[in-house]
Amino acid sequence: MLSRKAEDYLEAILNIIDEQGYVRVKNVSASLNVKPPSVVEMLKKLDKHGLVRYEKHNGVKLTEKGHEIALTVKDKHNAIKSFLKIIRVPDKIAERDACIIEHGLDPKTITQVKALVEFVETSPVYPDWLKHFETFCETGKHVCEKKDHNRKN
Amino acid sequence: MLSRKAEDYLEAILNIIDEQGYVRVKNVSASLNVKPPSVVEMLKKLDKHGLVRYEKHNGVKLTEKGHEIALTVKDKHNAIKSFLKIIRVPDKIAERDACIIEHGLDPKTITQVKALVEFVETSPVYPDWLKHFETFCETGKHVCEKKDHNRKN
DNA sequence: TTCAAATAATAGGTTGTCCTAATAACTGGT
DNA sequence: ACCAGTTATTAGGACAACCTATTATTTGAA
Repeated sequence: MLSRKAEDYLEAILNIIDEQGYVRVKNVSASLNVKPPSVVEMLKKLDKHGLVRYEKHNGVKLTEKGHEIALTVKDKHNAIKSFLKIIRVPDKIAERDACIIEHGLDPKTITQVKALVEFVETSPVYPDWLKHFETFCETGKHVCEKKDHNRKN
Repeated sequence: MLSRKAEDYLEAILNIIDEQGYVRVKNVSASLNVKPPSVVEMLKKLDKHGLVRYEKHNGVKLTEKGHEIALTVKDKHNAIKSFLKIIRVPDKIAERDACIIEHGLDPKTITQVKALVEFVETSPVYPDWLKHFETFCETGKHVCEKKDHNRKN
């Protein structure tokens, strides 16, 4: 099995490739807040596991397998971040915490978080319950004890 | 700062105390799926940090500070687990994944997750949107594109 | 084309958490 | 009061991920 750290590196590599087309050790280093030697060490390990193709001084590429894993992790990341934003976690915090959460969860959990996100995002109108949730966050009170005038979802 | 592992141990100790009134090394060992020597090692460390009072062969107690931390972690755990169950993650998985998520998150995130849980749990009726979410999980379709007959929340 | 600055790689160490094997301390039933 | 079985502790190591200091390589500007 792959460690969370290894997943972090793969995800970072994918993001860097998407941004600038190639990867340098220092980019990964900056992106993950570790020193270059740590990056080199991990690249060797990932290479050994067939997840990247690493040649000294010459660049890093994701293998098919590595790319797939990186995508999976990124996908989880996005799902979690979306969810956090739905429940009004501020953007910056959502980004950071998604990184923390994204590893190791059961696929079923991810599925359900994603379902909730999709449920909200594909809703034909802005869901009442979210408005109500916002009010609840501010006032601690439910909008409606009984009555419900302006429903849409 | 306290490591996630240290938090895990504190939480486990708290739970064991709550269950049986005292703690033995083997209980912690079983609870966290580690071998006894690992437990002893961590107990020494926690003692050094003033989070437990540990006397060889004689038992472990949480200090005030340790107790407080353990409660905080447990509280997060419960919040996350409740949330996961709301979005219909099966119980066992929710329990396991809550352990994974509970460390390191921003307090704001925890606050919001808890707010959502409370929002649902204190709702005067079983929320429509949750019914709709369940339907959505099963069918991929929103209950209502426009109409909404049986609203309650 | 050369060399200084930038970047990458290696060597060697630290820390945290876990392990197995061996030893010690407790405890209850005779 | 003893000792066999259970539980706890110590000793000693493994391993992953990180670090600093050092060395090597690459590259762009003079």
